[in-house]
Amino acid sequence: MPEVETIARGVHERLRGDRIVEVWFSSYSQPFKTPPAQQASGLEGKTILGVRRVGKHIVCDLGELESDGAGNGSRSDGMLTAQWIVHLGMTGQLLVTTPDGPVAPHTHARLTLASGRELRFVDPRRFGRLEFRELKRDKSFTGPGSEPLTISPEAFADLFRGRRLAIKAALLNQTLLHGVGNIYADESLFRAGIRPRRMAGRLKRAELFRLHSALQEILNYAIELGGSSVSDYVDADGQRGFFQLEHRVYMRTGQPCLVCATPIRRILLAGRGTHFCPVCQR
DNA sequence: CATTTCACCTGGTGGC
DNA sequence: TGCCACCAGGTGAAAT
Repeated sequence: MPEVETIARGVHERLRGDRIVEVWFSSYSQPFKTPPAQQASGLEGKTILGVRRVGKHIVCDLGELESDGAGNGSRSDGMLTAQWIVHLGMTGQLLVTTPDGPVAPHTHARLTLASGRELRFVDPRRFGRLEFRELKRDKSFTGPGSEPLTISPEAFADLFRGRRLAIKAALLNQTLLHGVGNIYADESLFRAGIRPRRMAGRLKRAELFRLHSALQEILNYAIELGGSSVSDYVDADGQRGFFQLEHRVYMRTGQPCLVCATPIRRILLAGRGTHFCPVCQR
């Protein structure tokens, strides 16, 4: 999520007010939640009113530009009529480039803009998804769950009441909280001193409050550092993040715990690699 | 229903 | 060098 937030902010700063002139899509079907022809006809001619993160999704708010040319020099806000929703999956990138720049392998979308630049979607594993919503027909995108950065401690604790699954699995469930991924689930559980396998519904309220604040602190700090660059993550400018330097358990299997020097353990939980300190986390 | 497992993909790494 | 197993920021359909 810090990676998605960083990218959304970058694209917003660069492309707000720009207009989509022409659209190209690859011939693969997986990246398209809405058929590519429908996305293309919907996107072309629209103005980008703003770009923001909702959960792990990037929402581009689109509208028609009413001011034509000369008159009112500043961009009118325009009316919101459609949304382009980007999910980056594991390896997706959204890049703002010049049109002549080399096209990376696995480029699945190229949006030519009135400013002359391009917005490109690159995704080797094709786990990402592109969706187009016409707001006359579809409802505005709100995401599947609660926002981890703004949820109150009480509402956070209530999410887990009665749940008979591991706390880590619950943190990753996007219909409860949207935006928490594998890195930040492991890191927040470490900082809250909670074992990932503990049953969510059996955690004490004090433990859940600790987890709530650990999670918010970590997400905010990671956003400040531009996210974690594990392998190929880069922001809209192609820049890497730095939160990977702050990881205390994630991908540190066998290395000494930074608090107690016990080797970090790795287990499989909910199908995901899970890292924890057997001493610091109970 | 809630919860778990697995398929969907490419690419990098490390063992033999 | 090659071949193979395994692993990776995620999710949704199918199975339990």
